[in-house]
Amino acid sequence: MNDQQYEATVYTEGPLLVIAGAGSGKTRVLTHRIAYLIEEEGVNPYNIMAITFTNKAAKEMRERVDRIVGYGAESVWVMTFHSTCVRILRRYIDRVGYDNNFTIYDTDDSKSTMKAVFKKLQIDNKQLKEATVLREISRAKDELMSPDDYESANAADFSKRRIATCYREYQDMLRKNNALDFDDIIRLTVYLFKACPEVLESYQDRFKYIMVDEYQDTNTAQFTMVKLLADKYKNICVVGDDDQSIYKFRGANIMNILNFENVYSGAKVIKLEQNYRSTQNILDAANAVISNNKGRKNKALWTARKDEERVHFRSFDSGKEEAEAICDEIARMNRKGEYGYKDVAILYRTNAQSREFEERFVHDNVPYKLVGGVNFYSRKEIKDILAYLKTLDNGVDDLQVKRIINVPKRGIGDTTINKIQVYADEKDMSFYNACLAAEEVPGLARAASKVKNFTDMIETYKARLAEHTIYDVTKQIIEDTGYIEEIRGEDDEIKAEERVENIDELLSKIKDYEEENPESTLAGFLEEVALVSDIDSVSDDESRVLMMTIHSAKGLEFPVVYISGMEDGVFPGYLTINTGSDEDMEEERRLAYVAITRAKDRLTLSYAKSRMVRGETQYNPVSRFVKEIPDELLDGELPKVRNFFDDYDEDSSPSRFMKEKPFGNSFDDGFIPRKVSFGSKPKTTKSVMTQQEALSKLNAMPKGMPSGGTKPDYEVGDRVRHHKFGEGVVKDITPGSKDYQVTVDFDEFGQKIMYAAFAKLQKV
DNA sequence: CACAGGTCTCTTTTT
DNA sequence: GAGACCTGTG
Repeated sequence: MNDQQYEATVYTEGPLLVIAGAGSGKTRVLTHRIAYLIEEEGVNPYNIMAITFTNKAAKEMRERVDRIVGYGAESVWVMTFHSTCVRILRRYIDRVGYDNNFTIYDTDDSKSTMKAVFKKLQIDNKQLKEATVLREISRAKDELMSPDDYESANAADFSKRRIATCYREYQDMLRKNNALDFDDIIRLTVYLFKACPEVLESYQDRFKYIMVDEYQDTNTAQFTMVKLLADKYKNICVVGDDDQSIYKFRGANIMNILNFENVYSGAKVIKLEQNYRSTQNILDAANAVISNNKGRKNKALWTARKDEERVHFRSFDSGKEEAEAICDEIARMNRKGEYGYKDVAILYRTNAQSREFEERFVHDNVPYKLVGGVNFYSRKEIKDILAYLKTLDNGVDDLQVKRIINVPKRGIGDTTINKIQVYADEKDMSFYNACLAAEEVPGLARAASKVKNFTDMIETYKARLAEHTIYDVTKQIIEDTGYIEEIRGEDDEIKAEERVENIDELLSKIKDYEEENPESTLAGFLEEVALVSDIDSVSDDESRVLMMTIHSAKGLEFPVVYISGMEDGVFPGYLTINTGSDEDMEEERRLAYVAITRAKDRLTLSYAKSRMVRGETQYNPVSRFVKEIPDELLDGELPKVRNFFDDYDEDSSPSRFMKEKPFGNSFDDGFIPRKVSFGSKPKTTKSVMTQQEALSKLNAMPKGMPSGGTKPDYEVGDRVRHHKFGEGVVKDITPGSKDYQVTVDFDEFGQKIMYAAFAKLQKV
């Protein structure tokens, strides 16, 4: 252990902030700290709590603590934020108006609920999107705002007032269904602590020593929860790295770590700056990229690992070739015995990028595992079966009942469901209870007996559950309902088999759960299932290449890392480039930093000139993050490309290319050309240019060209007018390779980045 | 009520 | 390109 690690381990009393750079051994510090508390300071393990974000991190820490602490390790709480809060709520949530056997909604369930809200409030989902409202509600919950808080904070904004109404209705429905969404889990814990001081105090007294991992990713609700818990003894140790904060979109507030010393006066700060993971070149590259961000905690990572190998940069003509080449190279390394499959990870910005890799790997028979994407538990067939189980467990959850009442098909259609719902609303009962009374529902006619058959079935299973295992009952449900036959009937064979396999996997997960937990209950199983993520199940002893998003890769390390799709428009994403703020771009850069620092020995950045995105071909320049890495750290050449603007001459008539506008994108409005679509649909104007020509025009700007162009006659802060976007304020002017890049915040269209020569902005 | 076929929207990132 | 959503027909 180095000096700083040791210091952080033994500094046990009072608030402590450990700024732990990537690969600096923070888990080591946390686990040893727990051991030190128990063994050297005689702290009761029962009084110690360690909170992480993912189950995987919790599991890893748990194992390491178990290994180094002789006695009592099992009574230390090592859990995720969510499971910690669920455990507390299971015990006390009845004090704030819910039932203790609440169910947990995933994003899918939330979306269905919101759909029902829209229907009830008669909101046209063309005007307002469910996803938008849910995102807004989620942010509000992260900030601990109730519907009332949200409404009064946005009283002046018409559309936000509508969102407030949705929020209120959504929350009502959740409560009626006795359900919590992910954000409620944290938010209601805080609420409970505030509403019931005696509950809070009992936990304060229990958790005298609190440790929080990945502190930079906490949102306001999580921050508050931890703060409340630690308020009595203030023995709180948080570990994090502001440069690795990548969850702002989920409400994470980087200020929680940047302001720690202000919130906890007298806090001790220790920095871990020695990196034990990567080679010097990889680290230098990471440092070079991240140094472009402002407002960081000062920190300089160093390593004792000297190495000659540079960071590799490779460019390809298409995403397909990129996948081929990387797959071939991995197979070659494996053949030569340089690196095995399990040493390699492929990282990308968005899940959609995994497809080409997956196809190639299947084709070449290279073993791989895809992490993330569609979560196992969100697959349709799994959700269906789980909906049966949830109905058995918590009969008041309308959503689950409606999901399965006609799956597999039993001839109960929308009309019937609506009639039952109307009846339920009138009598103020749950949907399932209305089903039980189907004979009384007016206008059902023949459908009533079908509904009766359904409820009889559910009641039978409920009864069976008392004497049989969950596994047996689930198996029974699958057989009785003919679910497998249904799948085989409606899908093509390959898809159907996949789904049948998924169901088998679910069954074996149930079996595992029952074997591991002697006290197993259906509720317990459902809870476990609700809080797992894909990354949790990744083990490192299988021989396969891992493919995942950079977000999923946080906290992991691999000898060999490929970061694919290093293109402006992919990474950083086009949304960030076009409409994002500076902070958004900084978050993307932190993401690049996280990605680079996953690599121990060998790092390859790859670029594809063209790429299929959402069914259309894009041509993007090399990612700015690649350009931020000094040449001497890189090998491989940046692609030989010409500047798009080279041929543009203001005097002569615009080139053929500009005039024809064959691709439906107008370049003359001043935007940085971002993508060109050669879509399959025939366009009215026939293209007079080959793809090759277009390519050479559209490629990225070469690195390090002298800046030129005439300086615009407006400055930052001036108001300007654009022929299309109207008026706005100039936010930023940066000299580019040939022209000035101007950022303007338009009154009506928001922030845009454009080239001065094209934008023809007029000072007003 | 079920199903086939067409249209529209979408993408960052996830506990 | 996929999945959700809509619409018309039997």
